[in-house]
Amino acid sequence: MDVAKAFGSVLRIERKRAGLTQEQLALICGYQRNYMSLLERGVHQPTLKTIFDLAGALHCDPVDMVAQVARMMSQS
Amino acid sequence: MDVAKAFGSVLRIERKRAGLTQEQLALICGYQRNYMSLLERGVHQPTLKTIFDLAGALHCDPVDMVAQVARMMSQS
DNA sequence: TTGTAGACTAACGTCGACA
DNA sequence: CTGTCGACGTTAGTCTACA
Repeated sequence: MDVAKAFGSVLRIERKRAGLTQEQLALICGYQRNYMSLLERGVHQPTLKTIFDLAGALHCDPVDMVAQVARMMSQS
Repeated sequence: MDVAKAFGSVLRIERKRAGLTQEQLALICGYQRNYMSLLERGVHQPTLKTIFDLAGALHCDPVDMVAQVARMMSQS
């Protein structure tokens, strides 16, 4: 499994868990709504700073998000 | 503390722990030696894929590296 | 051995618009 | 609400070379 696609899946899961739309999440963490779509579909690779920003907006641990990505990649 | 600088410190620590030079690390993970220098000094921001590549080359857990970054940022 | 420099290509991330 | 498109500025990452 690709790193970007794994992160996209994790991001989507965490966003839904937070009960937010892409637009709301984008507003909170100061990114474009468009870009949230690109990330969730694994089109773009996030930088480390982006990961921390997103996790902060989602009130979840960036370390845990990366752990989910690692788990997802070791599976398929 | 800046995200990039925190990651740079962690990278340097883990590289020394592995007993590698910047050049050796660069060779293993397929990046430029020059770029290792930029990362360690916090000049450049790594992408998620880069983090996994570096961790793989250093035989350490990418999740643990991010955890160290998070710890480092919460301190100063 | 590492830092730095410049010039370059590829990718990140913005912005407005439309299905 | 989300995907997509195009155009754009900024930064990630390459490559060569020198202190």
